[in-house]
Amino acid sequence: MPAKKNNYRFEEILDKHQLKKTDARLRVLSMLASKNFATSQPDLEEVMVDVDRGTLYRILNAFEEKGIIHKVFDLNGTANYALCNSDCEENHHHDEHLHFNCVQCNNVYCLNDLDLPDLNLPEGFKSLNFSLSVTGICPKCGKKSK
Amino acid sequence: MPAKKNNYRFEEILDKHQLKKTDARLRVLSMLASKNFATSQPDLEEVMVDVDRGTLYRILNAFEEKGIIHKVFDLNGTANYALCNSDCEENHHHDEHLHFNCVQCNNVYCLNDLDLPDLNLPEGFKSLNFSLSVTGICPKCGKKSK
DNA sequence: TTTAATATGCAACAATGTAGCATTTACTTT
DNA sequence: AAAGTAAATGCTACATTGTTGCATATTAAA
Ligand SMILES: [Mn+2]
Ligand SMILES: [Mn+2]
Ligand SMILES: [Zn+2]
Ligand SMILES: [Zn+2]
Repeated sequence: MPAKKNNYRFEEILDKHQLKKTDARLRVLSMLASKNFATSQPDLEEVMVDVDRGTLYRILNAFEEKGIIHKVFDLNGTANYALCNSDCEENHHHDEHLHFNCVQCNNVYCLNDLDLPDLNLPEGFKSLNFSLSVTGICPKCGKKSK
Repeated sequence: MPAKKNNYRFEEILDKHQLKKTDARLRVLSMLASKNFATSQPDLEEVMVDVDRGTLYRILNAFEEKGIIHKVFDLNGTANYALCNSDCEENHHHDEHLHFNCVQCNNVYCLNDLDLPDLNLPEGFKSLNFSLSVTGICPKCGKKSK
């Protein structure tokens, strides 16, 4: 199953970063874009069975370096991937948003539009970046259990 | 090299949780207590070469379940372990403190005594727990690079 | 259509983590 | 102190995750 057409947006992204437009890459992009939560590495691998595992890792690593996607580890230490917002650059991410990890479905949601409070660290610690992850019950699972 | 004597404190911990006082367990406890930052699984494994890897994992998992230690994943997704504060219980941790992950030495510091700001999540998300991890330069590495 | 740079597939490997089962050890009971 | 029992360990085998070298195939430019 080749990547569906009508993916100008994803082709542009690849173009911009001087990555060749291959089927596997377009499929990764459209898969990540299709959900409002991050996609785990095992899920990606399951869907992309026809692509070599090593190649999939190379795609993910390349995308991450270019600032196209970011990786977040869930509760279990499993890697999850999500598209970055527009302001991420090569080797300089700006993904300082909250990650919500549902303990039931295990999904990781990127809550981009949330105001985050300032932190004051102890003397000597210099903050470069931070990641805030909250575990709990997501809206979908909250409804289900009623 | 057997665990050094004079470890009443660690023996008490094992007693309290009905875990037998074995050399390997006492060594894990004293190793974690000896540093002001978490210990990575690879580091533990390196020091405890004479103990079977499977056994080491069982020790760590048992300690975690009992609320003696907690696990935190660093930037690279590597597991790091640190002693819990006294108020953690079996299967009910209270480790809501900030983790500072130095990008240079890679150490993970548990900043227990830090006041953390409240979060207000979007509609529908119910928070059970959270973990805040900041990456940056730790005091030790900050001094070195001057 | 030829070419050159890149991406992929394949195979081999390292690291991390789990589980079954035989043996040993720590602690309790006599 | 000796015997008995539950728990812990060592060993082996295995699954999953991730990386790398190299030959082949593909993309995009000339
Ligand atoms: Mn995110
Ligand atoms: Mn901690
Ligand atoms: Zn959920
Ligand atoms: Zn440091």
